[in-house]
Amino acid sequence: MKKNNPQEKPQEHLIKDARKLVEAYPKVPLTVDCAIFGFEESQLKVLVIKSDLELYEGHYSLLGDIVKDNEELDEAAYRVLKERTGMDDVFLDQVRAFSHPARHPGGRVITVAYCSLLNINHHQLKIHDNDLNWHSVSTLKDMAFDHKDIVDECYGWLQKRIQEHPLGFNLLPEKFSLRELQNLYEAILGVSLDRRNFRKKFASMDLLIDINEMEQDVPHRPGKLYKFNFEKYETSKRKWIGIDF
Amino acid sequence: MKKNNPQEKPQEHLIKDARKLVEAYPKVPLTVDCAIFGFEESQLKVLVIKSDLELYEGHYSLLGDIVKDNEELDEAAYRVLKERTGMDDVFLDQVRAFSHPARHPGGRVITVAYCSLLNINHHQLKIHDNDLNWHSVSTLKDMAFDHKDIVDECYGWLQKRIQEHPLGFNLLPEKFSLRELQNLYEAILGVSLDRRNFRKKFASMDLLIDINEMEQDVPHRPGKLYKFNFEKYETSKRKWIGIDF
DNA sequence: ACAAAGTTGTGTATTTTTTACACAAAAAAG
DNA sequence: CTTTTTTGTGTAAAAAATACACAACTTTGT
Repeated sequence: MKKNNPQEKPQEHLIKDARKLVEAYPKVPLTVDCAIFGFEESQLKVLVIKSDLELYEGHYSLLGDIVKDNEELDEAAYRVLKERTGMDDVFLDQVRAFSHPARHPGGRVITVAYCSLLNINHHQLKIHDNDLNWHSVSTLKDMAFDHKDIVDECYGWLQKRIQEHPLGFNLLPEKFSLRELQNLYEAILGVSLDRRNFRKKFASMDLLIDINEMEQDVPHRPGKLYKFNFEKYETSKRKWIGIDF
Repeated sequence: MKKNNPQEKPQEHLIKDARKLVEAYPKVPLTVDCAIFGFEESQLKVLVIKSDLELYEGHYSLLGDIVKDNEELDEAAYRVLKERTGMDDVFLDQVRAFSHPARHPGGRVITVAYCSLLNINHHQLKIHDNDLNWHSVSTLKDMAFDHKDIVDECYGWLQKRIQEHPLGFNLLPEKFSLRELQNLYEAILGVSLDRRNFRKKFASMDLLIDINEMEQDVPHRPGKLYKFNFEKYETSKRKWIGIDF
């Protein structure tokens, strides 16, 4: 809250022309890459495409694109997502930037990684365009560029976030059974959880709405279906204070 | 692990010249900005400098710089830190990229925000260069560019991280008392904590080394001094699995 | 020497949360 | 009608979090 006062010596070398300043900055090519996760057959999958670089022939890469002039990073990631999946109402969050100078064989390219979560069955994607397909995360290898690193980072990000935020529901149908929910957590976290304690935990949160419907077409006793109560969650986000490491 | 087999139709339009591809990418100016936090007089502070843009005369900005050709983002942030504080052995972590097209008055500039934590007394910085100084985080306002947003984001990041990782020790002297540690947590989290439970918590973690020294020059009964046992922490990082939101 | 101020160091009882664990009933498939 | 698979449910024990009070120590000022 300092006011300029006459005793302060005026700052020298103040820059008047911001535009000229920025024009002198070095520039780099910038892209976004999306780790788009889906859940199918009790496995976490990620959407990949065959690389179109000869150098990486046969290797998969993530979906990505350059960032356009005057486009926000979030917009660019969203555009990629929409172009490839046709979906627009999808969870998307920035993870981090990757900047190794040799990460792209064509020269310096910085990329910002995004994590996206969607329900595989909600989209009819042009799956066969250019070998676009879902690949199990656990068996991925030999990706183009540093995309394996990016997937690893995004997967770690997801493992952590899913424990603290209700992200997982983005991977499931709107109506789901507790078994499906537990399978999701077990698959993503790579652990097995006690069924009764898992159910008790969600019951105690009181964020699942029992919609009085049952599973259909399952080869065993059907379970109840639930929806996640996003509204209640939004109005009662828990602010937890604790120290634990 | 697919092998090319003769039945697969050969992919068309494979790009041979990656360099040419990248040369055609649009380019943007890229910077890093560091939210460098310190702890002094039981307050969280952040290192700021008077903006050198006339448009922002009198406003503070974070320390930042352009990212050089072939420089990693981490390197660039580290370079900024070292140039301004003379320190090199400092906690630094990427937070996220900011890309609003109008965030810089000189045109489109993307910046990647970093959070750094250091002990204010460990450096003799050229504090008076260009009005470089420590500013209390809680009373910051009217910053240049979107730097207030960046500080807010980094502060939120810090609040969350400090509860799950032993970052706070970077802000304290190597030897510290439990009171100092508690003051730190209270200041950063903005809460008051029960003193006995706080001490019990750290005692149960068994990560503080009692070095059998006492505080000096405090105007009251001196407390014991501790060091944080980074080695033990590294070898026994807790892998917590739980669901809580 | 003494009093005042400020802080240290410590333990227990209560509540809450987490964990471990088993069985009867439902539906589908054959 | 038998087998298979899964659902739905409760309790006891252990662990963690919380609330809370007092005597002793050191410095400072008188």
